Amino acid sequence: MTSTFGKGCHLHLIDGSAFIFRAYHALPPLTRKSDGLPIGAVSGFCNMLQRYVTDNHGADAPTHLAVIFDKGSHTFRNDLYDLYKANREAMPEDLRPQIPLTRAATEAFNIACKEIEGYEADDIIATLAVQARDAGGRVTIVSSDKDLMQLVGDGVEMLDAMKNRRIDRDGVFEKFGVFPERVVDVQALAGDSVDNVPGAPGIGIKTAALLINEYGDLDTLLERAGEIKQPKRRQTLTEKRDQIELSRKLVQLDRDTPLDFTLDDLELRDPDPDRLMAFLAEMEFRTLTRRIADQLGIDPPVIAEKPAQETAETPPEQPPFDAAAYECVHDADALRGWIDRIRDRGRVAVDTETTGLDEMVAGLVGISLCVDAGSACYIPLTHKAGATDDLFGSDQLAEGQMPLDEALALLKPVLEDDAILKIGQNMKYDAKILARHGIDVAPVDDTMLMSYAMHGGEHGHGMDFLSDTYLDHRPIPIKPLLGSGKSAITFDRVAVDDATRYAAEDADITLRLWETFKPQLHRAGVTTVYETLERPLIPVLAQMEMHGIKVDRDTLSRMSNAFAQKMAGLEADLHDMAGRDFNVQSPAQVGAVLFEDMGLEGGKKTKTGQWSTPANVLEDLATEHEFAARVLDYRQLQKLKSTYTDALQTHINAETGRVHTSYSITGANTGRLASTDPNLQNIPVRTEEGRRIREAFVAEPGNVLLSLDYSQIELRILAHIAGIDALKAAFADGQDIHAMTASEMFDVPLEEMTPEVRRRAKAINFGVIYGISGFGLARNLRIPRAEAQGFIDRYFERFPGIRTYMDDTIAFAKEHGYVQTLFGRRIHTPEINAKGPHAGFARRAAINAPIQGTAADVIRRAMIRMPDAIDGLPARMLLQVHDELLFEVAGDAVDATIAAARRTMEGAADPAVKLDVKLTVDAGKGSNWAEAH
DNA sequence: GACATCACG
DNA sequence: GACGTACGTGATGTCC
Repeated sequence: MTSTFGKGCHLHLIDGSAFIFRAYHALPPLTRKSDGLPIGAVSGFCNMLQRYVTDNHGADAPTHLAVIFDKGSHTFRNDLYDLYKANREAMPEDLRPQIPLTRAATEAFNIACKEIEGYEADDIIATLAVQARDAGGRVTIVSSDKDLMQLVGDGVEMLDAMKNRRIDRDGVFEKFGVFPERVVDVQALAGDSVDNVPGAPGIGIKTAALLINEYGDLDTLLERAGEIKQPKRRQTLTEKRDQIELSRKLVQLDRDTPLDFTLDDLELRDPDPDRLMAFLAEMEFRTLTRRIADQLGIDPPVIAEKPAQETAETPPEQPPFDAAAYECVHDADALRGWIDRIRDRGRVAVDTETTGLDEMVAGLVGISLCVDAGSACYIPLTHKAGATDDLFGSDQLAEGQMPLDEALALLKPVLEDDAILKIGQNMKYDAKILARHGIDVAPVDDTMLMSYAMHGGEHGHGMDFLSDTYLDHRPIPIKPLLGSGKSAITFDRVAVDDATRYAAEDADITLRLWETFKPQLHRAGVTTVYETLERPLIPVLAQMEMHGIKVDRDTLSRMSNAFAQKMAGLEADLHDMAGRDFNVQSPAQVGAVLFEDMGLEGGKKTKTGQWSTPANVLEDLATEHEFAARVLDYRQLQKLKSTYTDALQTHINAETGRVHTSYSITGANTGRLASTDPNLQNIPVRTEEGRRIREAFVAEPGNVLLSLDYSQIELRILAHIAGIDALKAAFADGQDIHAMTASEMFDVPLEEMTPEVRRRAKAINFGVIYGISGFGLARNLRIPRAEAQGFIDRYFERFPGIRTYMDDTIAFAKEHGYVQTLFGRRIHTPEINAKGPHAGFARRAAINAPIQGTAADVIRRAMIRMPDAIDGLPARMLLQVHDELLFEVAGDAVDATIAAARRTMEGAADPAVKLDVKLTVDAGKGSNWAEAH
C-alpha cells in the first residue's frame, strides 16, 4: 500500500544532467574492457547515485526520489528565442553514447527516472517542487544550477552535492542579492552567457540586484526606468525593454509542466538485486558490483575477464547463419510472440520487401524482423498465389498470409514506440514505404549510414558488400529469385518459402551489422558525425521526397515538341553539310565527318581509338566551321530533350502530380547528397534555353517557390580553413571576391577592373578549391600553360596560407589515410600513397574534400534544423541542390519563411564551429523555379 | 556494361 | 624526366 504524498514526506529531485557532467569530468576516460565502449561517466554516475541513497539517512532522508533528465533539444524557449542555448558547446564525443546508459542505470537502481519531450529538466523539477510544497511536504533539489534558485523557500531547498552545502532563502540572497521571489527579475536583467539569455547589456547580477531592491520588482523598474539617474542604465532599460522581458520569459521556470505521473510514483523503492547486478555486470564495473553486492548481502555475479578485441573489424561472436531457422509468420498470434520479444529487447532490425525500387509507387509485399543474431522472421503479406503464367490464380493472394491491415495495426505501436530502436539498412527506404501505410517509424538507426560515417571513401555501403566484408557472409542473391530482363518478376511473385529465407536473412544481417558497427562508431571518432549529420537526415529527406515538387507536364511537352522540330532541321542541315547521312548522336561518327571527310587537323582520339569530339574541341572549331557549331546546337537540344523535357514527364507521379526525387545520403564521398530518379540537382540553368526548363517546376496555386542559396560558401570555408586574412576581410566587407582576388594578383585597382581580368581570377579561385594545376588552369582559360603556372605562383605568393593548407592537408592524409571536415566528418583517401597518376587524383581530392565536405555538413545542419525553424509556417522544404534549398510556401508567409530559413542557414555552423567568415544567404521567389532562383 | 558526353554545384 | 592533370555527382545514347 502506498501512502499519499503530504506532510512528513521529503522529495529529493536530482538534476540528471548535472550528475552526468560532474561524473564525466571527475573521472578519467574509462572504457569497457570487452569492447572499448566509453563508460567513465556511467561509472561515476552509478557511484554518485549509490552514495546518495546510502548516505542520506538523517533528518533529511528522502521518502521520495527521482532523477530528472532533459529530453529533446527544442523547448518552448526556442520558440520564444531561437538563439536560446545556441552557443552551447557540442557534447564530447565519448560522452554521447553514455547518456542513454545513465537512464538505464537510474532504472537499474529502481529510482524513478523522468523526462518529458520538449521540456527542460528544470521545468519538471519546478513543477514537482511546487506540487510537493503545496501538498505540505519538503523538497530538496540536488543541483547547483542557479536557474533553480527561484524555487527555494517554504520547505524547498537546494543541495549543492559537490560542496555538500544546503541552500535556503538566505543562501539565495547571498548569491543573487535578492530573495527567491525576485531571482527571475535579477536574471532577466543580468542575462546568462551560458544559456545565451541576452538580459540588459552592461548590467550584471550586482547592479541588477541593486535596481530591483530599489524599485521593488522588475515591472516597476521598467515602468519607472526614466527616473534612473545614471544615463547609461536609464538608456539601456528603456531601449532594451523587449529584450529584458524576453529574458524574463526565458529564465522563468514552467511550474505547470504536464506530467504523466504523480508525486506518489516517486516513492523511494528498494532496488531489485538481480536487475541491478545484471546492469552493473553488463557495464563490467567490478569494484562497484562487489561493493553493492556486499551492501545487499548477496553474492556478486562473476564478470568474465574478456580480452580486448584485437581489431575494430573483429565482429562480436555470433551464431552461424541458418536460413532454415527463420520463421515465416502466418497469423496474429505468431506475430504477437515476435512483438513481445521485440519489446523485451528494446530493439529490432526491420526490412521491408516491395514490388519495386520506387518508394512512392512500390507496393508492400512483406516485412522481416530480427531481434537477435540468427533469430529472424518474415511476415508475408501480399504475395500472389500460383505460378506467374497461371491465368486464373495469378492475381489471387497466396494462402497463409495475415491481412495487411491486421499486421500493420499490430506492428504500428512497436514501430512508433520511442523506447524501441528500429534498425535498418538504408532505413529511409523502409521509412517511406511504411509512411505510405500510416506508420511513422522512430527512432531509427541505419547500418548503411554507420558504415558511411566510419568508412566514407574506403568502399561502398551496400548490404552485400558490408555483409561479406564485416560478417564474412555472402547474402542470398536476389537475382535468382526475380530473374532478369523481360522475364523478371516482382517480389510478390516469389514463393513465400524462398522469400522467407531471403528477407529474414536481410534483417538478420542488418542486426548483426548493427551489433558490429555500434561499438565501433566512437572508436572511429565519428559518433557525433553519425548522430548529428547522418541519422537525423533520414526523416528530413523522407519528408522532402514524399512531398515532391509540382512539375507542369504541358510546359515540358510543348518544349519537347519545339526541340524535336529544331533538331530535325539541324539534322538535315548537318547531313547536307557532310554530304552524307550519319548519326549526329554518335561522337565517333561526328569525328569521322570532321577529321576524315572534311580533313580537319588537330582531331584527337579517345583511349578506345574513336575520334573525340567534346564540346570544348567543337567550340574551337566552331569559329571557322559551321558544321561544328551546328553539332553543338544539336547536342544541346538533344540533351535538354532526352534528359529533361522528355524524361521528367515520365517521373511525374500519377497520384500526386508531382516529381519525387530520391536523395542518396551516402552517394558522394564528401558528404554531399546525390539525387536520383530523377536527378533534380542538375536541372539546367547556365544557358538561357536550358533555364527555361525550370519554368516547368511550379508552385501550387496560391503558393510561391522560394530559393535560398549560400553565397560563395566554399570560398568562405577555404578562407576560414586556410586562414587567408585578405579573403576573410573581403568577405567581411561584402566585396566582390573575384574582383578582389584579381586586383590583388594583377595589381589592378578595383575601380579599373575589367571583366576579362576578373574572369581569370574567378577561374583561379575555383581552381584552388579543386587542387589547382597549371595544366588544368591553362585548359580552362585556354591560355599557355606557362602563363597559367605564372598565375598560380602569383596567387600562392599573395595568399601564402593556401600553399600551407594544401601541404598540410596532403601530409595529414598521407599519415592518417583520411582528411576531415570542420565538423569531424572523415573522408578516406586510400589512394593517397599510391604511385603513378592515381596519386595526383588522390591529392587533389584530398585538398578539395575538407572544403566541399564542410560546405556539405553546413547545409545538412541547416536542413536538419529546418523543420523546427519553419514549424507553424505554411511552408515546406522541397529540394536541396548542394548550396541551395528550395521551398514551397503559401503566398502570405513568404517573408516570414525567408527570414526563418535564412537565419537557420546562416547560423548552421553554430555552435559546433565558430567560422571566421560569416555565411550569407541570397533569397529569391517566384511562381516557378526559374523566377525564384 | 563500358565509354563519351554534358547537365549541375 | 615523364606521366597525366581541376573537385564532386547522374542520365543519356552509342557501340561492343
